[in-house]
Amino acid sequence: MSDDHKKIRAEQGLISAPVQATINDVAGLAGVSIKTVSRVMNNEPNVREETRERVRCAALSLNYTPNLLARSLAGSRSFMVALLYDNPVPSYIFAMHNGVVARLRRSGYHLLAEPLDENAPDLDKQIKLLISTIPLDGVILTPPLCDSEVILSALEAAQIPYVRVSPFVNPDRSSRVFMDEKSAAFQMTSYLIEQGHKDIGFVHGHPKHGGSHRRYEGFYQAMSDHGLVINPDWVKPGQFSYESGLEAGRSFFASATRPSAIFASNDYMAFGIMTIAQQMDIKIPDELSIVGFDDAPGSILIWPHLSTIRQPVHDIAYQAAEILLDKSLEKKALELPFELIKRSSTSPHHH
Amino acid sequence: MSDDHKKIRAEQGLISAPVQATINDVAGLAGVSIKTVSRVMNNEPNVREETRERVRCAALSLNYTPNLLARSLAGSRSFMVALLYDNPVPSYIFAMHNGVVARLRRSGYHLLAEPLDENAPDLDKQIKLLISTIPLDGVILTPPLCDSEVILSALEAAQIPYVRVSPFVNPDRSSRVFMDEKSAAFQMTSYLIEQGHKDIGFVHGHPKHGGSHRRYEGFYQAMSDHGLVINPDWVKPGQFSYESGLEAGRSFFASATRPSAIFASNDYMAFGIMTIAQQMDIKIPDELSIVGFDDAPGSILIWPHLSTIRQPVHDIAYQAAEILLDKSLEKKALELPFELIKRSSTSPHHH
DNA sequence: CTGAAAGCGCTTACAG
DNA sequence: CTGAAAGCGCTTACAG
Repeated sequence: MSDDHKKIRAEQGLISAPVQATINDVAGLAGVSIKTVSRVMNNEPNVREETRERVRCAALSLNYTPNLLARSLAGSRSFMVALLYDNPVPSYIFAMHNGVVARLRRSGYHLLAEPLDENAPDLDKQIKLLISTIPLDGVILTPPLCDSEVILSALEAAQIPYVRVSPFVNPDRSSRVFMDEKSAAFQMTSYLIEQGHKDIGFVHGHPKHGGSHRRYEGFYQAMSDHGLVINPDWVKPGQFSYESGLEAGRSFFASATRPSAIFASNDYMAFGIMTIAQQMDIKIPDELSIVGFDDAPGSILIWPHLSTIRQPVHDIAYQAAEILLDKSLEKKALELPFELIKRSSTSPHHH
Repeated sequence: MSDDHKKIRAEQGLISAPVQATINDVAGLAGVSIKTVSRVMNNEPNVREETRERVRCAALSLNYTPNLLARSLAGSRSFMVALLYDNPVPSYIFAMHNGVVARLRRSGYHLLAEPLDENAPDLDKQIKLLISTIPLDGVILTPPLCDSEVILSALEAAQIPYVRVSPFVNPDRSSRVFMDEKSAAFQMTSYLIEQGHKDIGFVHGHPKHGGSHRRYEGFYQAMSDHGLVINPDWVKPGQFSYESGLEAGRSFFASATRPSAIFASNDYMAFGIMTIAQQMDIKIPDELSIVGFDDAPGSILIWPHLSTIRQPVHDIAYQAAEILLDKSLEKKALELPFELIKRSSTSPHHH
């Protein structure tokens, strides 16, 4: 704090709050200009080592940390990144936060948590307000917001760098981090087929999530590659929610015939189907194999444990932040590996 | 942007990025001083209605939004609040984020997500760095960080307002939002007793979480109020994790005798116990009733569905933010109601 | 290698 | 009811 303020405080006999030291305090103590302090704090060249050391000492003894807001206002970086999300799966969002923060923190950046409602009529206004209020250094977008034209064009108009996680629409429009969901679904389906299943049902995910489509593609491909026919009656709509899984389950089991295996586009829907199966006394996996996608925490709670695909969410988030901090202008596309996890909800089918 | 900059851009023929309008632009367009614009934007009194309207028009037509960083630097508020957490339950953290943001947004505040490791040796440095880097307007602390002396004293030294969620140590040290966990545990235990259970086991939560102790207190109270004896062999340690539930389960079922009901201090541990019970072919609820605490998403996935206590996490988070924005200096203690949820993991005990 | 000056976009404290 | 001046704590652009 300035000398004047110190004096005033002393005169008034106020309990001295431990006011933050500023660049002026450090400069004064080290006997240099604030520009030199700035150079040292930013690890810029052209400072004599002795001077550098003196400034470092002064900063340390005053417990000085540059004020992020002042740096932002004067400089070209805000050290703030926002994570935009509208995803109902807590474990996914949790891992996204942790992964992004893990990378940002290493570079002194901070993360703004910005949950949004994709269907809000004023989404456009909301995103523009955010952008114009805080000069963000970057934005990370998760499905389904990563495919929101309103958001993408607002970010581009404001020239804010952004990285998309698992985008579906126009993937090369921006840098992105993703895993091969189609291939994952292909492998999962192939696994079921190898187990002797031919009559395999499928439950779609939320139509606004790109993953829904990629997963169906993988399923479709595996079925045709193996010369198997997809029964349209066994392909159900879904919303990625537990409730839509319940509904799909009821629909599946209302018919006289049913598939010997079901591929649900995510775990929550698989849980719903399993609940209905249990109610109707359909034994899993003996009478019905079932698989999901995501490896949600519940997949080892439910019985039998759910075979599923594990997404490396934490890594995906970390890498998305990495790309954002790169500052290189070229667009990047980083693919991360998935993992097929075989548990007890699947078993060989005997004809 | 300033006229000079506009000119330069025009001269160079640059593609004009939609640079943010500033207070100067609005003042110029409206024909008033920037101070008047400031008054209007902050809804301060002493502006003629006509002037006010003129400024509003100008701001609207320029798409002007005050720069948060500049407001922070010049003023006394940063419009930034941080949520500090080190809690492994994704659904809890997810709901905390959503609840806090829901309230903050109404007042134009933003939320920094700051996951921390309570056991980090440099937790002290981390928190001090955060505090000195960004002048936070407030902090919200969740268990177990809400009981971290290192964090609390750092916040107090920096005179940063904070609200604690469900604190255990020295609850009146700050404003807080909580539910009556003891009473919830009391009611849950009483419910089991009413069902005819007398031999009731208990699994402690993580010792660093205050909730663990309060929940045991409620259990203890209910047992003694009903003249029932607590068998020390049936009180197991736990860590709030699924794994510690598995361990508790193994320990319970290794003995010749076991309780007819078990109260696990949270759902994840209950899930672990249920897994072991299933493996050992112990029928729930016929041979063993079990209850948890939290109403985690898995509690309706597992079979049978888990009877548990629902915490109003979203509301708690919302109210914590509300108190933070209040700015009144008095400490507040807000209690929110819980809900006892009876599902199929419990049944009457017949002697 | 170092510094003086100007400025980032606002609010504060004061004057009229 | 309104505004001119100073300043928040830094960085930028420039000079030496």
